[in-house]
Amino acid sequence: MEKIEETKAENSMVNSTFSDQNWTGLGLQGILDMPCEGGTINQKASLGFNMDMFGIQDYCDPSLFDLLRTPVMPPHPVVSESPEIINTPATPNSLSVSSSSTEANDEQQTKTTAEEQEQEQEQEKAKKLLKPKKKNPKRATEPRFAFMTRSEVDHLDDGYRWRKYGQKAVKNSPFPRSYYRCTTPSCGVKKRVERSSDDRSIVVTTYEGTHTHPCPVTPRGNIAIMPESLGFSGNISTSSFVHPQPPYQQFQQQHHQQPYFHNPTPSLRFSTTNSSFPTFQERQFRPSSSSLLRDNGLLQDMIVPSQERKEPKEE
DNA sequence: CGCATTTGACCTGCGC
DNA sequence: GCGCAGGTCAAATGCG
Repeated sequence: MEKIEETKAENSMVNSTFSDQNWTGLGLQGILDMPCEGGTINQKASLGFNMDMFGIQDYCDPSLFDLLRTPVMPPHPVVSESPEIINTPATPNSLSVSSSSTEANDEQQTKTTAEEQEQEQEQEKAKKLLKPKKKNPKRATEPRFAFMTRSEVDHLDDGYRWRKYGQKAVKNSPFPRSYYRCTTPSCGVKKRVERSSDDRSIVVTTYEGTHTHPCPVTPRGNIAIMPESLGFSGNISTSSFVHPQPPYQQFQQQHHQQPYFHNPTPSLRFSTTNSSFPTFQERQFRPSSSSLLRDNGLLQDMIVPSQERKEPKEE
C-alpha cells in the first residue's frame, strides 16, 4: 500500500514537472542535447548514456529516471527559439512518456483511476496550452532556464548576488517559492527557487533573463572547479567552467541558446574560505558507488531550459 | 548604517 | 464579475 502511494507520488512528480508548458519536452531535449567538445552529443542516441554518465539515477526519482530513459520521445526534439515549436511536442507526448514509464516499471498496478485522473488533468492542460492565450506584453520574452538540483539548501550560490523580493506559497506544494532578483542595477535577471513537492531534496531554480554584467567577485572567494577534477575527460571546455557567467548563459552564447544537460554553476562553485557554505559543499559531495562524477557529487543538477510561457510575440 | 530578508498587500491574468 | 493563483511591491524587521 505504501509502495503504491509512493509510486503515485513519484509519477505525480513526473507529470507535474514535465507536463508543464515550461518543462515538457524541453527537459527531455536538454537531456538529449549535451554539450561536449566540438558540439553536442547526438541527442537521440545518447540519452541513456548521458544519464548514466551524469549519474542521474542516483538523485533522480526512479520513475523520472525511467521516464527520461524511455525512448518515447517527440519525433524531432528540435530545439527552437520559437516557443510555439518548443511547446508543440510538449504536452501530449509528455503524457505518453509518463505512462510508458509506469509501464516500464513493474508498477502497472499503480495505473489506477488516480492516474487516469492525472492524465485527464494533463490533457486539460494540453488543451489549455493549445489555446492562444493573451499574455501581458510587459512580460519579458527573456529566456528561462531551470535547474533541478539535489540540495538541502534552497538558495544555491551561483556567483551572482541576489536579493530576495518575494515568497509565495505554491499550490499543491508544501514548499514556498522564493523570488530573487539580481542586485546589480540595470540587470533585471530574476530567479525563482522552489523545492519539488514530491522530492524535497530537489531544488528547482529557474533563471529568467540574461545578466548584463560579469559575475561579481564574491567575498567568499569562490572558485570554479576544473572539469578534470570533476572526472571529466575533457569533453567540456574548460572555459565553460571558469567563465564568470552561469552555464546556461554560456551555452546560450556558445550554442545558440540551445538547451543542454549540464552541471549548473551552483554545484561548481565552492567556497575556498570555508566561510559561508561549508555544509552546502559537504552536502554536494555524496559518496556513491559507480561513477567518478557521482563520487564528487557534483553532477547532480539538471538544467532544463524553460521557455517563457507562450508569449504573443507577433502581437 | 547599509543591505538583505520577511511578509502582507496589491496587481495581473485566467477560468468559470 | 468573481475567485484563484502567480508574481511583485514595499514597509517593517533583522543582521553584520
